[in-house]
This record gives sequence, C-alpha cells and structure tokens, in this order.
Amino acid sequence: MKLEYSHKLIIDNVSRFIDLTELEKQKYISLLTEIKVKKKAFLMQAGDITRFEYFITKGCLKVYTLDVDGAPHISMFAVEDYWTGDMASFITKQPSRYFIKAIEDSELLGISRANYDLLFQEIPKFERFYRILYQKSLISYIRRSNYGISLTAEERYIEFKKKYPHIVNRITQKDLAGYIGITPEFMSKIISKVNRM
Amino acid sequence: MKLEYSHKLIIDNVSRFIDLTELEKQKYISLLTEIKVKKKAFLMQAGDITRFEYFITKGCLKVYTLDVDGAPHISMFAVEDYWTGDMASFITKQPSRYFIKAIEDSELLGISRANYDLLFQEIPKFERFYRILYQKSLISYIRRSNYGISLTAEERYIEFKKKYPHIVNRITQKDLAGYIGITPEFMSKIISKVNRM
DNA sequence: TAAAAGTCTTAAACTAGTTCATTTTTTTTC
DNA sequence: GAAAAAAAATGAACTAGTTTAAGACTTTTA
Repeated sequence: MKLEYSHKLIIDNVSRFIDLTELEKQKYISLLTEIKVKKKAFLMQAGDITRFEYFITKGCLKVYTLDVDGAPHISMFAVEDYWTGDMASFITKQPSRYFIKAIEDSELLGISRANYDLLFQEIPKFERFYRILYQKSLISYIRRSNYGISLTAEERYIEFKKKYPHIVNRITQKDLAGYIGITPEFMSKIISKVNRM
Repeated sequence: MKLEYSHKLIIDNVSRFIDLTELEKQKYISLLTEIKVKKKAFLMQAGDITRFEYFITKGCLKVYTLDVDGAPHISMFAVEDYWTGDMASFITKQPSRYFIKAIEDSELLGISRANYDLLFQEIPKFERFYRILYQKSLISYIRRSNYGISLTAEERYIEFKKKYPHIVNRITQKDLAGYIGITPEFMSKIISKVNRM
C-alpha cells in the first residue's frame, strides 16, 4: 500500500510503539480527519469544547492561555511529528481554557472523541500505544513542572535552546517570553546577555 | 475472596478504570511487593535506579530533588491511595535524581519493573488501566507545569490549600515552601498574610 | 512599495521574592 | 520530662524580574 506523506508520518509515529497490520493501518487512517490552518488562524479558542486531538504533519502552532490581565502563557509549541490539543477538554467534554493558533501555515490529522473511543474497541493495541505515549509525555511534564519554580529565567532559556533547537528559530522572541514565563523586555535582555557570553 | 485492607485499597483503585475477574485480582496481587518505611527513612535516593512503582496504602511521603545549592525542590506529597515513584528512572533504568522520604510511618505496595512488564502480557487490560491513569496524571501535570511561571507564590499557596486540604495539615511549612518553590521565610510571611485576610 | 502594525532594544523606577541573622515556639529524643 | 534539634516568625538589606515609556527595526498588508 502506497501512503501519502502525512499518513506515512503518523503511521511511522504510531509504529514506534506498536506493530500494525496493513488492514489496521487502513482502518486507523479511516478514523482520521485532515485539517489545514493558515498562519494566524485559530485551530481552537478558549470556551470551545475540544473536538479533536491533533497530530501535526506540517507547520508550527502555539498552545496558550490568557491570564486575568490578558497576558499570554504559552504551554507548548507544536511542530511536525508532535501531538497536541487540550486533553482535559477532549476527555471531560468541558470548555477549554486554551487557544491554539498557527504560527505558520499548518496541516494536521485530527482524531475525534468518538473515533478515539472507537479506536480502542476496533484495535485494542492502541491502548498500548497511548499508554506509552502518555507515559513519555508524563516524564517530560513531570520534569517541566519543576522548571518554573527551580530554575531562573536565564536557565530556562538555555534549557529551551538545548532541548528544542529546531523550534527556537521558528518563533518570535515575544512568544518565547510567553513560554519561558517572563516579559518580552526581560527576554530581550537575557538573549543579548547569553549571546555576549 | 476476603482481601486484606491494603489489597482491597489497590484493587478498588484499579477497578475505577477496568473490571477484573477474581482470578485476575489474585494474579495482580501476586505481582506486588509489600513495603514498610519508617518516618524519616528513605524509600529511594538520588543515584538509585528505581526498582518499583509504588501505591501508598498508609502514611505520607515527599518526593524531591536537591538543586545545585543543595536546596530541596519537592515535586509531590504522596498519601493513601496515591501512586508515586520516579517513572523516568523506572522506565529508562537510568539513575534517579529524586529522593523519596517518609514524612510519617508508611506502608506501600510496589510493582517491580519485571512484574510491570509481565502484567501487560498476563492481563492486557492493564494497558488500558495505565493508559487512563497516565492520561489523568498528564492532565494535572500539564496544568501544574504552568503554575510556576503564571501564578505568584501566594496564588500557588491558595491553590494548594484548595486542591489538597487533606495534605496541607500533615506537612511542615518548610516542606510546603519546597513544593511552592519559595524560601521557608517567605512561606511564613505568605501564610500569616493569607490568614489575616 | 509605502504605510501600518508588530517586534525588538534600552533604560529608569518599581515589586516579589531572597538572604542572612536573631529570637521564639514546637517537636523529637533519650 | 529535660535537653537537643528542628521549625517558625520577624526584620533589614539585597536581586531577579516587572512596568512604563520611547525610539529603531522588521514584517505584513493594501
């Protein structure tokens, strides 16, 4: 079976943790929805009940909330081969507090809540896939949940550059500040300081 | 089948997400190890390769790292009916950066890495249990990973009291400071301020 | 391709949280 | 139940990061 690029990408991603037969691959792909979103457009907004979990096949997006003062707090940048969405809203069917906005023209594959549930009935192996995917995400979020309180802003910036070299030059300094958790002004100071070192 | 208290607790916990037959329950329990740890004793220390994932049946423990200056950063307090451990070390078999120390005399059920792997072969339903358990943990860690950078220390303290009323009076102010990410001195100030309000 | 909008830089005054030092209170230990 | 150890409170001097404001540079849009 010849797969188109985006389908090959997601099958390769899934195949890191579980083996699928040709029939299962086709079944899985049939449960996905193709989505395109132009630069600056929203994939979802706060107040929405999230209908999909997303896999990015092309582009770059930011996931963020607005605090009481209207300042954005970016929780992740999602690029090719990443999974994103708002799992809390997707699972609980409660309105989301997150915005997801495209930083570049982007293409995604979405799985709806109904198809996500169906997937486990049709191909129980996916319980294992998601068990391992969530386990790996959990390991990185557990680590990250301490960053904000145990590292200085400068240390967090250096960590980000080391961990995400493929992302750092696709985003603005302002958005990076929103991720690191500081003002754009202080971000500017840190970057010029670190570059001088 | 009459279960002893600690086994009943863990079976009830697992049964929130999956249904087990009597035979499966017995099989599962046979894979667990009972562990007791006295107040102030370590369940594990940085440098160890974590042998178990733990379920607490009695007591209270703190999970923490030491930063370069030797200051403790507490990542969780674990009480009855909680799961804890260092998943990164457990999965990758690399040395841990965490300490787990009992705050009260505690009793736990541990599953070894070998039995964890075996469990999925013997009772594949557990892929689903862990998929859902990790999914729920992930939802709360995703939320928490933004707390450090988007809330003030006072707001984090108020959140903690609201979310963990059953824990707040079992731990010292000093340990709470280590969790909130501030000095014990500033914690003291915040608490007296919040109580005055 | 010009104007508009957004991003980046710099600097001075400010605030949340730290550090260090001392005293009081509570808990642990023998 | 006394002595020792640990935790909590308080205060003064300090630092990381914010706020506000203004000008320079880049990107977007018509």
